[in-house]
Amino acid sequence: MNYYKEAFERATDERKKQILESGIEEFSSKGYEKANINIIAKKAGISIGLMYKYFATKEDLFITCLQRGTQILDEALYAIMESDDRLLVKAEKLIRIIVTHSKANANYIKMYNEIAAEKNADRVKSMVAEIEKKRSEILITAITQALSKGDVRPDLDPRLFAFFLDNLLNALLFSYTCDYYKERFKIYTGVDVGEMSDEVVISQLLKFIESAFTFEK
Amino acid sequence: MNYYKEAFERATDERKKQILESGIEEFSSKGYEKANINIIAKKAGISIGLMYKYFATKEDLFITCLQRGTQILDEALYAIMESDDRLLVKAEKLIRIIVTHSKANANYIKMYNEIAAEKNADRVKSMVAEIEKKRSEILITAITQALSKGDVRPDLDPRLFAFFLDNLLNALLFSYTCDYYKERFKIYTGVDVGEMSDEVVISQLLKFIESAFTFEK
Amino acid sequence: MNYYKEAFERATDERKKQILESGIEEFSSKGYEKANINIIAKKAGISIGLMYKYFATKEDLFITCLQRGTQILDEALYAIMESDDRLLVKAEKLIRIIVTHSKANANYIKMYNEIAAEKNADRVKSMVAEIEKKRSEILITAITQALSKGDVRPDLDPRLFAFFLDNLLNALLFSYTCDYYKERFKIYTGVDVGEMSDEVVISQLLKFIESAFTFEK
Amino acid sequence: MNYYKEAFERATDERKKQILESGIEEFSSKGYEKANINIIAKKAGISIGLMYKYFATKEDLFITCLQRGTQILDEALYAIMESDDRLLVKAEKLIRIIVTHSKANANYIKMYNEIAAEKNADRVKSMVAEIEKKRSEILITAITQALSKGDVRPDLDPRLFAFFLDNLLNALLFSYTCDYYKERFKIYTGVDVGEMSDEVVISQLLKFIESAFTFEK
DNA sequence: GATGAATGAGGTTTCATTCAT
DNA sequence: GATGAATGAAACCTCATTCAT
Repeated sequence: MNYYKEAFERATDERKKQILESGIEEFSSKGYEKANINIIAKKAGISIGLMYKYFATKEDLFITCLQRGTQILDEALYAIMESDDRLLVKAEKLIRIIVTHSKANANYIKMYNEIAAEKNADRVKSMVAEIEKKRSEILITAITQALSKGDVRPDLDPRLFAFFLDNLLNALLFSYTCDYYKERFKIYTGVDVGEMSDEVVISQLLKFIESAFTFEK
Repeated sequence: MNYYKEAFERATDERKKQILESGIEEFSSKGYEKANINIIAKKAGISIGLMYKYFATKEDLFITCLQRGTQILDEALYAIMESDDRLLVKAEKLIRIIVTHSKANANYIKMYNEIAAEKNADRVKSMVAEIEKKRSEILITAITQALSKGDVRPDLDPRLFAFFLDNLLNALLFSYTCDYYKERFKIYTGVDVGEMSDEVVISQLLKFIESAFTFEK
Repeated sequence: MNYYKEAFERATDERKKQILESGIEEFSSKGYEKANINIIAKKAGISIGLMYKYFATKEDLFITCLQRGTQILDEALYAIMESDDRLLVKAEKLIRIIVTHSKANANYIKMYNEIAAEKNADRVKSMVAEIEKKRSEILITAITQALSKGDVRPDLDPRLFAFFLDNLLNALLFSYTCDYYKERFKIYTGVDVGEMSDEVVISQLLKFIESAFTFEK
Repeated sequence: MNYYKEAFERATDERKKQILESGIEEFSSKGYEKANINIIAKKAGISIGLMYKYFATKEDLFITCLQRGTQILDEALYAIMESDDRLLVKAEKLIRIIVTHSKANANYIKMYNEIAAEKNADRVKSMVAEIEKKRSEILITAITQALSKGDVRPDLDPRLFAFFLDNLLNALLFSYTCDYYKERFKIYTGVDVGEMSDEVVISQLLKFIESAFTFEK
C-alpha cells in the first residue's frame, strides 16, 4: 500500500530519493515527534507546499520513508533465503547480513526502532504489515522447509521459532545502531559494540541459535 | 540515583503513588513527547507548580516513573535468581515471571519500550544504567555459576549469552504489551498474543533456550 | 552583524517598521524582561508564529530594535564629526543633537538604558559593540585630531577623555528620557528637565567640557 | 522612609544582615526581574513565610537592600565633604573613594545600576530620593561653598555642575562593576578596566574635572 | 514567631498545515 | 506544478504570594 499522493509518483527519481533520504535522516536522528517536516523539505530542496502535494501528512511521509528502508534489507534477505543451504548455514549468512546492513543502513534501523515504540494502535497495524510481513514469511518458510527435511528438531513450532529467531536478529540490528541498545550491549559485554570483534558476536550467536534448532543434547 | 527533589520524599505515600501512577499512565499511553505534565498533575490531584517542586523537569518525572516499574520486576527476578535451581529451571521461572509481569504491569513495559527508542545520547546513558544494570548482573551471574558447575556448554561466553537471553526475554515482554510487538507476534504466529496459550509459548521458548545452553547435539 | 532571519529581510518596509516600532514601544515601556512578544506581534499586526520566522528569540528581536535606534543617532553624529570645526564647536553641535535626539527618540534611549543594566555577560559583549563602537570611534578620532592640531591640552589621554565626554553625553541622553534619570535631574537642579531651558543646560555643560579640553588656568 | 514591616525591626542584627546580603547578592547578579525571592530566603536561612512577615513584597525587599548599600557609600562621602579642603582636593578624594568603593561593594553598585533602568515611574520616585538625596546635597553644598569662596569660576551653576560631576562619578562607579560599562570602558580605552592603572584613570579624570571648575584658559 | 507546601497565571517557543499567488 | 508566508494552538516551566499549622 502507498502512503504518498499521485503527484509523488510523477516526481523524478532524483527528487524522490532526495526527499526520502532527507526524511530518513531527520526521522532517524530526532525521532518521529521531534522531526520537523519543514526541515525535511528544506534539506530535500523543495518547498513545504510541494511536500504537502506529495504527502498528505507528516505520518504518511514517515511511513513512505520507512518503506524505502524496508526494501533494502528485504532484498538482501531474499537472496539468501532462496538458496538451498541448510538452515544453520542460512542462519550464519543471515547474521552476517544483519551485521553488515546495520552498519551500512543505520538510519533506517533507527527509524524501524522508532516505530517499535509507536503508541497509536491504528498506525501500528499498517506499519507492522509493511515491515514484518516479508521477513516473517522468509523465516517461517525456511524453518518449515528445514522441518520437513528433518534438519531440525521435530517438536519445534516453526512460527514461534521464527519469531524467537527474529527477536534475536532484531536485537542485534538495534545493538549496532540505536543509542539505547548500544549502551545496553556495553552493559552486558563490558565493551563498546564497535570495539568488539564481529566474529566473536557472530560465532556466539550462532552457537546460541544452532543448539536451539538441533536435536538432542 | 534519584531524579526527584527532596520535597517529593516528604510527600505522603498516597500522593507519591498518585503521581507516579498518573505519570506511568500518561507516558505509557502517549509516549514521552506527547505526554502532558499538566494532565499528569491534574490526574494526580496536585497543581502544576507543586509538580515542579517535586521534579525539576518532565524528564526527571519520566525517569522516576520508570524506576518505579523497574523495581517491581527486579524484585521478582531477584527472588528467582537467588535460588539454587539449575539454570534451565531458573530460565523457566524467569519466563513465567515475564509473562505474568507483562500482563500485570503493561504500562511500565510500555514506558520501557518508549525509552528504547530514545534519541538523546546523554539521556540514554543514565536510563540504561537505571534499567539494565541489575537485570544484567542477575543473568550474567546465573550463567557464570552454571558455567563453573559444568551445567552448560563450556565454550559459551557468559556475557554474550546473557545478552542474547535478555534479548529474548525483552522481546517477550514487549510482545505481551506494546502495540507494535503485539501485531508482530500475530504476524509470526497467526494468532493474537492474548489468545495463544501461555504454556505453548513458554514451552517453545524454553526449548529454544535450553538447547542453546546445553552440550552437544 | 544581523540578529534577524532572512525572512525578515524579505518583509515589506512597512511591516519591518511596524514590527520594530511595536518592539521599541514595548521594550522601552516595560523593560526587556516584562516585555511580551505576543503583544509586540499583535501590535505589529502579525501572528506570533511569523514573529519567530523573523527573529529566532526575544533577545534577537530586542537587539534588532536597538540597532534601529543606534543607526539614527550614529548618522546624526557622523554628519557633525566629519566637519572641519574646532573640537569645542563640534562639542556644542554634539550636545544640541543629543538634546534634540533624546526628545525625538525617547523610546530608543530607554532601550539603550535598559541594556546598560543587562546582567548576562555574553549578551552584553555583542550589544556593547553594537552600540558603542561607532560613537567611540567618532569621539576618539575628533579628540585625537584636535590633539595633533594643538587645539587641546597636550597632556590628555584622548581615549580616556573621549570616554569621560561620552559619559556626560550619555547621562544627558538619559536625563531627558528615562524615569530614574529624570527624577535625578530634578533632585540636582530643583526643576523638571522639561521645564528647564535647554540653552542653560547646553551652555553650562559646554562650560564644563570646554575648560576640560583647554590649556592652563 | 522604611519599606519593611515592624517584624523586621525586631529581628536580630545578624538575621537582618543575612537577609539583606543575600538579597543584594541575588538582585545584583540576576537583576530585579530574574531575582528569586524564594532563593533569597533560602540563602538567608529563613523560610519564605517569614520573609513575607518582614517584607510585604519583593519590591520592598529590593528597596531595603538598596538602602543598605546607599548608606555605606554615603558615609564614606560624608567624611570627605565635611573637611575644609579646597574643591579640587575634595574631588580627588572623592574619585579615590569611588574607585575603592566600587571594588569593595560591587554588588551594591550593580543594584544601583539596576534601578537606573527601572520603568515603573511611581517606584522610581521613591527610590531616587532614597539614593540621590544625600549625595546631591553633599556635592551641591561643596560647590556652592567653593563658589562663595571664589575657588571656582563664578559663572557656573552649582546645581548643574554638581549634576555633571555626579554623572562622571556614577559612570566611573559603573565602569568598575557593571558588565555593560566594563565592556564599554574597554572599547574606549582598549584595555580591561582591571588592567588599567587606577592612577592613570584618576589623574586623567581629575584633569578633566579641574579645568571645568577653574577660571580662564 | 516561624514554616514551607501549595497555587496557577503567564510567557516563550515550536511546528504541522493551509492557501493565495 | 511550485512557492513560502502565515497561522495559532499547545506545552513546558517559573515564581510571587498565601495560609494552614
